[in-house]
Amino acid sequence: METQSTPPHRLAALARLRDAKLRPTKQRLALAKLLFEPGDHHVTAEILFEQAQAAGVKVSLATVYNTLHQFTTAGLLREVVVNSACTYFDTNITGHHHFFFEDSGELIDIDGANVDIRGLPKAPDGARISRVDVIIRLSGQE
Amino acid sequence: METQSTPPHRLAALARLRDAKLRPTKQRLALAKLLFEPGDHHVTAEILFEQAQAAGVKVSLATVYNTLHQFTTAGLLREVVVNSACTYFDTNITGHHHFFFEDSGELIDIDGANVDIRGLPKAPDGARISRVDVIIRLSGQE
DNA sequence: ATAGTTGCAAAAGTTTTGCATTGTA
DNA sequence: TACAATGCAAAACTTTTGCAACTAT
Repeated sequence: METQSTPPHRLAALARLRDAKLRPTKQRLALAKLLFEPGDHHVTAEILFEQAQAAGVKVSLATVYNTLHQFTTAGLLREVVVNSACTYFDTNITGHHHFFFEDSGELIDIDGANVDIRGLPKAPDGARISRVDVIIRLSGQE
Repeated sequence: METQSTPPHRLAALARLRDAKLRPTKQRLALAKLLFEPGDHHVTAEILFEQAQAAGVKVSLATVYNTLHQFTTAGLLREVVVNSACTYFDTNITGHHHFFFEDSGELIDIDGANVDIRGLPKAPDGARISRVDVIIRLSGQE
């Protein structure tokens, strides 16, 4: 019953689903492969849906949304809010931050290990910090 | 033609509109008063719309949206993205950060002057930093 | 066999748009 | 008077939901 110490980054799609206690259905497996095999990256539901179609996977957009949220709830993905127009999901679930290119919508990870934030007030009484997000917004290159 | 050194926080609604070169129409003035007279706070389009109605101002939701964006473009407001469900606008346009209560949707400002972030990589070549946002997400108090 | 999933279409929610009307300068 | 802004409703989008059909265990 012990989880091996294999870092989650290297677990195959099937093993990840098993670990998350999610039934390895055809669609979940296919989406998990698209999400986790290429290494860390960011997707929107729309993008993942297109990738699935391009890969010949039969899946509906609604199922992509549902699956992304199931994966997020299971801790396999992280939601990144940078843009009210659409939701990004990040396959990198370690503590880290983001560059966000406002022009293209592209996201780039910033390793959280080297970032040190000082001078923040403590959380208001009774509240617990669930996450600290740093987003560096980048705009056009002139 | 010189702008006085009055901090923008204290300019009356009418003066703000004049400064921003926005015609002081009835609706803009009314919304500007609701936005800028109470001091720093955060609104959504929906909330501002309700406040306007409560104040007896005749304005449509579409105009509230349009006006919020005009004010933002003019630099009178700042958009705060914390939540893909809806867009917040902040009347505090100085550099600062936010606590975000995930449960209630409430935002609280964190003065940016005392916050020091170290260890961030420099912006990718050719990109310019338009803003650094720090969002501290707070969840339920147990 | 059965309980959990999927697909689809339709609903829900926020935000934007188009155009006739109105109001400011 | 001219031109910009408004109001409204409808459109556009993203995201969620409900339920019959399906599928992994």
